[in-house]
Amino acid sequence: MPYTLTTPLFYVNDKPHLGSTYTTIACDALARFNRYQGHDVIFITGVDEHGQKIERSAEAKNISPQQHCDEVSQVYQELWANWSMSHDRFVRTSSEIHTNIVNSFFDRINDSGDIYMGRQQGWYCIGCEEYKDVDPNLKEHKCELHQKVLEWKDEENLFFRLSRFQTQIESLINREDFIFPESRRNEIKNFVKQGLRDFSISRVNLKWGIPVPGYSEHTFYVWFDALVGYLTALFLSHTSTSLDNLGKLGWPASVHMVGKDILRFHAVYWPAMLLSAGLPIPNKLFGHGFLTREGQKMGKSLGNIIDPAELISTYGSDPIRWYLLRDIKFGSDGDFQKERLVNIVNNDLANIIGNLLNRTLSMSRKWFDNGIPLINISNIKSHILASVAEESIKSAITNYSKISFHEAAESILNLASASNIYLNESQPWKVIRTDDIQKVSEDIYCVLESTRIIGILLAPIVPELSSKIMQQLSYQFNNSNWTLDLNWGLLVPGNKLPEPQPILNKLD
RNA sequence: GGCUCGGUAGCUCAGCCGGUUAGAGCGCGGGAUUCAUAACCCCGAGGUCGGGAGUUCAAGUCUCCCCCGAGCCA
Repeated sequence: MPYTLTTPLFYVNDKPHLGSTYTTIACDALARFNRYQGHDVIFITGVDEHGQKIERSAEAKNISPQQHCDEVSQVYQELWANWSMSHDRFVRTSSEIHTNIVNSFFDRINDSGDIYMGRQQGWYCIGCEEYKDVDPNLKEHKCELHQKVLEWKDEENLFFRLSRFQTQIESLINREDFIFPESRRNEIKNFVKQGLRDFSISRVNLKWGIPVPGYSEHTFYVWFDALVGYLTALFLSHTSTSLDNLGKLGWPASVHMVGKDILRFHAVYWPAMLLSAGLPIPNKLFGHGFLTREGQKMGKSLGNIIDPAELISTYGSDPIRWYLLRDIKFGSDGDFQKERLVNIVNNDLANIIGNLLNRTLSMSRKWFDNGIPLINISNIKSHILASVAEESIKSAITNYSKISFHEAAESILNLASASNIYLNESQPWKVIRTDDIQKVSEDIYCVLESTRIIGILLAPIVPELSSKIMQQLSYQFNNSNWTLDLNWGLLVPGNKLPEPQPILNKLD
């Protein structure tokens, strides 16, 4: 049974921002963790490319919508590569296969009798791609979020009979294991309690969309086709396009990771659509928080947007990954602070972990013929650090499973800290002068072992740093499943060690 | 307006069903040490736990009111 994990399909209206990068970093860490746990992971990301907003963006640039999408999609793919994202699929909703899947999906819900023609009128925000309730006393209506004047629309739309799924959706969102974090569940409950209304799934007079079969003037509403993109992703690199095969291809998703702003689409609309289509519902939804910058909301109008491309060239991928996942509780909002980023990265990665590796390698090489001390493995099985390591492993794995990266990071840091303390207390640099070589050998070996464990546990969050640690320890990390690597005492006594290099230069 | 969630050391936050001198990390100050990326290790600073009232032998921890911030209400 594959573990299917998705990021949202990002809207290519504009180039990627830090928010989409944040989501994808988290998914990447989760994907890596699950692979190491031995699961068959399908990590899906991609882009959402239809809708009026994109049509207008392209118009403004005087290029075709397709060309606009091609360009921005390209930027996404390059950026994800630079961030070491390990996605298995990158789906584009302007692709031909997606059109096919959307059509078959539509056929299914149409066959279920959940589609009807209706009339929709109201004030529409192109930014949100949504109709808004407005205060009838006002003359001009603006979208609170986008601060744009709403447009009056009065058109014939196809509707999806969402109201029919009231009971089913209610019981779904009442489940304790569906919406995470729990704090967001209430919001959704509240929303559903007010009664679900049918919603329109088509637009007229919008060219940049997938044509609705049988309704020549209509194209699919962008949210409708975007959600189906998760299914399309599973058909990439397969010849079949029959929805009947979804079960074999990795559906339902284990986790949809989304920003808290679009949780509702995923918790209510999407499950109802799937129910209607007779397809299984995803197992879990995780709505993470937003990032602010130095206490302020990030936005174009404030001019304080952080460009992820710039960020990576200044600090590198692993430092940012570490900072975001280690310092901000995933699920809560967090504040991006440059000074804190520098402090956290230097302290955790360079000082505590990097220096631990460095000092231990140096001692080991100096006193043990440029290699790992020659010890008898059976003698170090009950070393104090072995039990500390065991605790850290247990805790890190539990927390990774809970999608609690900051706690997983803390567990790892604990082992590093304990190892540093152990060195300071046992003072091998003094003992070595007293001839108790065996004690020093075993201590150094065990600290090296701890460092190896740290490097492995770090791999989901900071993959590059992790492999640097492995290299310096001359350890071949079994990337397909880390269960075996996490046993105590796997470094080979007597193996040569390369000259230590800082795994991370400090930031400033 | 209705509802939800927050307001705890300079900063970011832990504090479960109420119970000894309110905790952690970072930053800061001091000390110790030399294996190490001026790193590691140890110690400290004394925050009326947003404000007020109440319940209780006892309240960041429960109740009510108020102030501030964030969010949801298609």
